[in-house]
Order: sequence, then C-alpha cells, then structure tokens
Amino acid sequence: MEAGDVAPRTNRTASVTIRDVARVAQVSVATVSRALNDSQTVTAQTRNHVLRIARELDFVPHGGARSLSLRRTDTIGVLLPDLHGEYFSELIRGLDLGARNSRQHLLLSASHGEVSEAVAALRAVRSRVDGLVVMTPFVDGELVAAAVKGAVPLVLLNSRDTSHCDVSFAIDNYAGAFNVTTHLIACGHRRIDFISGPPDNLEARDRLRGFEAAHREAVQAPGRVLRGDFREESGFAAAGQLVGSELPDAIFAANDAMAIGCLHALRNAGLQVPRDVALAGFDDIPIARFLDPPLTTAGVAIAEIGRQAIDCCVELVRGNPVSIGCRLFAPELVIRASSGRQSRPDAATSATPGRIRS
Amino acid sequence: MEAGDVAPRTNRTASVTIRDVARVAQVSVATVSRALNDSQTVTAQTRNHVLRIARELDFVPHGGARSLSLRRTDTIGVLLPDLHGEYFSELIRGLDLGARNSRQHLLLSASHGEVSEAVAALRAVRSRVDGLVVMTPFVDGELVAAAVKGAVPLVLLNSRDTSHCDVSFAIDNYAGAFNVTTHLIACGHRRIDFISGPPDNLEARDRLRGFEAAHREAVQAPGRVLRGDFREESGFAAAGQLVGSELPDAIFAANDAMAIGCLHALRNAGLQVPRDVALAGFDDIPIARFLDPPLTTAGVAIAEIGRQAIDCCVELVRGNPVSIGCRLFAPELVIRASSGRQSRPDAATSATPGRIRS
DNA sequence: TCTGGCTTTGTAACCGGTTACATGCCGGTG
DNA sequence: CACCGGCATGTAACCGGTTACAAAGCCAGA
Repeated sequence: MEAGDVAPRTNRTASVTIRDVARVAQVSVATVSRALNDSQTVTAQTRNHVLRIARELDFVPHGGARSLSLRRTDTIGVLLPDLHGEYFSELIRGLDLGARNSRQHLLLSASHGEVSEAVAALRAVRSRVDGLVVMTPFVDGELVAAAVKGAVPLVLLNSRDTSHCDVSFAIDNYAGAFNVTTHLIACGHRRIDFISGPPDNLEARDRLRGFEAAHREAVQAPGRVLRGDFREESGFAAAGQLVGSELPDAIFAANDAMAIGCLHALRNAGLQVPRDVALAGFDDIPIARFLDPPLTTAGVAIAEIGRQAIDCCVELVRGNPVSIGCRLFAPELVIRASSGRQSRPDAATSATPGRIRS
Repeated sequence: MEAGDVAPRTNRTASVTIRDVARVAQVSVATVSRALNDSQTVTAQTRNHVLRIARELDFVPHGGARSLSLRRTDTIGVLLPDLHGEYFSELIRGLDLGARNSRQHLLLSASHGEVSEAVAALRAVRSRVDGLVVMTPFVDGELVAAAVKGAVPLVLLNSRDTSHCDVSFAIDNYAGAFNVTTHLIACGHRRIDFISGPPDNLEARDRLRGFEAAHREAVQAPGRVLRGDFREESGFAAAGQLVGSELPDAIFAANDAMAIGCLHALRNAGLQVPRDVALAGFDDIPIARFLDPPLTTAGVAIAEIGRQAIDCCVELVRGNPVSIGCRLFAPELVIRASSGRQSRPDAATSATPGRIRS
C-alpha cells in the first residue's frame, strides 16, 4: 500500500479481429478462418500468407465469439461445497489433471453449503460451460438437475443418485467406515466413540451406519456418537467434550480434518495417542501420514476421482459412449500408528485387507 | 464401473432464446432484453408480462452471447504455478472469497512451473476473461505481459515487478526470513542450516538473502545451505542428508511444506524437535499449528492476499481508481514450540515483534 | 385541431467468430 | 469451342444477446 498514485484507466490495446487480418491479408474472413483452422480447402500458399499476417498482427481468436458460433466452450464447470482444505485441494488437483489432459478450461465455483447459492451458481454457469461436475452433499440430485435443466451433461460427485444425472461417482462410505471400525475393534479397543459429520450429509450418514454395523457384527456396543461438521474445529470441540467426561479407548472421526482437530485437543489435554486414546480418520488426506502419530484412516483416491470425473464429463460432452450409472470407489484401510497396538498381525479381517503405509 | 450400459447421446433440451420469449410474449426482442435487465424505459405492465413468460419458458440468458455483446465476461482468470497443497488451497480460498464478493466467476489454470504452459494458458484465456491474476515465480513479468498484450488488466502475485503490470502483490520475504533467523539465533542456536527453495525462484532467493543478512547482523556464520524445491519431498530429502552428517542446532526451511517433510525425516531418524534440532518454516499454512511440535514460522496472510488481488483486479476492470504499484505484505513472526528454548522472553528484537500463538 | 415533447416500443446493426452456399477459375474432354 | 467437374475463394447468414436510432402513441398547451 505504498504507492498513493491513482491509475488512469489504463490504455488497453484494442484487440485485432479476424476482419483486420482479412483486410491486411487482402482475403475474405472465411479464408482467414479456414487458414487458421486446419481446413483442407485452402492453398498452402494462401495459408502461409494468412498465418504470417496473423502472427504479425498478433491475432488471437476471441474465445467467446468462437464459443458462440461453435456452441462449444471447451470449459467444464465445477461446483464444490468449498474450495479449501486438504480434501478439496486434492480433488482440485485431480480435476486440473483431467482438464489439462483434455485441453479444457475449468470454471470453478463454491456453494459454501448453501442450496440457494448452489442453484444460483448453476444457473449462472450452465450457459458458459459444455459440461458440469457437481458435488453438493447437502442438496439432492433433483434440485441440481432442475437448475441445470439438461442443458449440458451432468456428473455428480460423492452421490449415488443416478436418476438425475448421466454419471455419478461415489465412495463406499459404509464399507470404509465398517473396515476402520472393525480394525479398531481388532486392535482390542472396547469402547469406541464416533465423531460424526453433519447429519444432513448423506456421506456422513453412511459412515455412521458403517460404524454401527461393524459393532453389531462384532457383537460389541458402540460408544457415544458426537456431532461434528467435517471441519477441524468441530473435531477439536468434540474431543474437548470427551476429555472432560470419561475417555473412550478409541475415537473414530468421520473424516481426517476432524481427526486432526481431535488430535490437537487431546495433546492440549496432555494425552498421548495412541497410548491413552487411539484415533482414526477417513479420507487419507495427504497430511495424514505426517501427523504425529501418523493417522490410521480409510484411503480414498480423491484426486483420481476428480480426474475421472472430468474425463467422463468430457466424453459425455463429445457424445462418446460412456458407461453410465454410479461408479463406486472402495476405500482402502490404511493402518498407521494412531490406531494403537494390533493384537494379531492380520487382525483386520475385512474384505479389503489393510495395508501398512509409511 | 458396474453399469456396462452405454449412454445414447443424451437428449439435451434445446435452449430457449430471447427470440422465443419475444415471440411468445408478442413483443420485440429489445423489449424482452429491457424487461430482463433493469431498464426504466419499459412499463411495469409489459415488464411483468415478459418476466412471466420468461419464467414459464425457464429462459436463462446465454452467458457467452451476453459477454460478446457487452464485452464483459464477469470472469477473472487466475493462473497459478499449481493448484494443490496447503499454500495454494489457502490462496484459492481467498480468491474465491474475493470473486464471490464481486460476483465474478473464476477461471482457473495451472502452469505447473512451465513457462510454455503459462504462456499458452494466458493466450487461451485472455479473451475469455475481464482481468487476470497471475502468479508465476519462474517467469518474469515481461513474458506474462507479452502474452497478455494489455488485452485485460493484469495483477501479479508474489512479484515486485510493476513495470509490466498494473498492480502487484508481494511478500517481504527478505524481512520474514531475517526475522525468523534472528529469532532462531536469539533462542541460542549456533549453527543454523537452511533448506532453500528453487534457485530460479525470486521469492526463494529473497528468503535466502534474509537468512544470510540476519547472520551478518548477529556476527555469526551461517550454516549449510541445502537445495530444495519448496515441496515436502525435498525437505524430507534435505533433512535426510543432515541426519547423515553432522547435525546443526536448528534448521530453517524456506517454506512450511519443506519443514513438514523435514520434521518427518527427523522423526524417522529418532530425533526430537526441538530437543535435538530446532525447526522453523515460512508461510504459516493452516496445518503448521497442528504439527507436533507446532511450527515456528513467518506468517503470511495468504488468503487475504488472494482476496485483495481479486478485489483490485475487479476495480481495474471497472475502471475505478486504484492505487497502483507494488503492495508489500510484511510477514509476522509466529513463534511456536518447534524453535526451542527461548533464552530471553523478548529475544526477537525485530521490527515486527513476534507473537506466541496457539 | 395542430404541434411539440415525452414515453414506450420496434427495427436492425453489432459483438467476432464459423460455415452453407454461390461464384469464379482452371484444365480436360467430346 | 462449348461444357463440365473440381477446387479455391468470397458473400452473407448465423450463434444469442444489447442498444442506437427510428417510429409510434399519447397528452398538454396554444
């Protein structure tokens, strides 16, 4: 904030259009257009002439005009509940990978968990993109589809609803939570408390169901269920409650972010993980392995899902055949130090065998 | 991948245009346009009539066509070296905040540190956006400006170059590194090693300069300088080298990501931070406070910079007066446990007094 | 009744590309 | 020489909005 000067409406260079090129090259706009695109119907000589003039004038076709004419924007719209945090960061990495691969632009919006914002964003964006990748755990597919109105192909993320979209990607949250819980039980933990996600979030509900089912299977009573909202702070708060009352043997947080908050609160209370309490999370965000102790969690190929979602959306846009329906990703149990002593080496008897990492 | 079916080119609903609305409402397209925008020159009665028809037909104006006509896309293009990791995640949060505030879309691209990709992305994007926010530490402002050609306002991030853009935002890397180093010296550490960023990165160079200057000021010889690239892995590798040879009293990593890698390697080697080696980073990414031990670092208001950059870019787009030049952000010394015993409470005698957090 | 001015609406050009169709030019054949 | 086919190029319509300008309608005042 040091320069007190005021910018005089900077002089923008008026952009050079295809008609300028045509005039200078003394040909018609059609010929210029044909020369710039690959079209075979133009002589090598004229093509070179036109290209030289275009380069001299530093002509860059106007993307918007091109889109209007071609009815193709080469842009995929992405609507996420949020854009920050390790989870979305990983997801965005995958989306970028996919987009870059298919030479698509990425138009990014966040709904901040508000239905109204999501609908507004979709309406604003649907005529600027060729396809949409949408993740709105708080909204059911019907509202999203209504806002999109079939104007463009729609891919849903983290949803199993396929009645309102072409393809959806989902994580098997039930199985993931089941396996983590079974692992904790196998480690010898008797009372396991659960920090849940927001109750109106379908994924959060499935994780809770998996937690409960694993207890039923092991004929063991589940511990307390504390309510969280998937954010670090709520994990911190929930652990604070637990520390104040009777401590469980293990805590299973419905995602890694809350597990991190939890870990922080436990440390503040002078407790050691896993000696005093064991801990597990869900997602395997990149930081999970760097925590102290490294976090046991359900590994989800977050970036990979993002990449595939874009790929799939692009195929739909191009009208290529695509296997429709819901693509379910099975999380992998990632066993690290935070879950504590393992009574038997092969204790986790889940269908997806656990893997010791890092 | 369960559904083996193949999507038959889904039947998209042909979009309804302003001419459809005009026809049904039995008025001219001009009147429809006027009714939809606020224009005063239309009777309340006709406006209501038109709006009702538009709603019935579920008419949504075509964004692209609107942009072409208005020469305004309500979109800000953002080009970053990468989109993932805690640092960019924080930055994107700020960018989103700013964009949302000014009702702008965000067109996001990553250059992956490649000059050619950056230039290609800028050319592809410059005709689709009203303004650009660009961060390319590897490219000097001139190349960026050449690719943009003054087509739209340009704001540079993490650059002090103002000769090629309207406004630039920068962090005072020199002062930040100077203060962290001075703090480490004040803590009583004699030999302090430095893990640098990539040598062709201007910010990395400034941090190294600050590190060296603090040693000169304290009349103390700086330790070894190991080469990193700002990524976790390189911090891990560098610490591996140090562990193999003679261990310093403290390690100062040029950013937090490398400090995290470093911490991981030290823990693997059975060393305790700060008892065996002290550690400090730079950036204060959100996770820094949750590490064990919490990381001493130079706090940069990452999201705030992103927000201000968008705000500023939007003001430029709108032709509003804006204080031009470079806006320099002074990092704040954030003292946490990783830097070890503090010999005197007010040891850090820097201009920006340190603050004990969390 | 006529005129002038104000308000509301319509017509058509424009934004900057693409492309269907028309045109002109060429050489080859009957 | 007339005719035809094929190729290179030009003309103009089109994508779907906005808006300058024209025109029409209305009312008040002379």
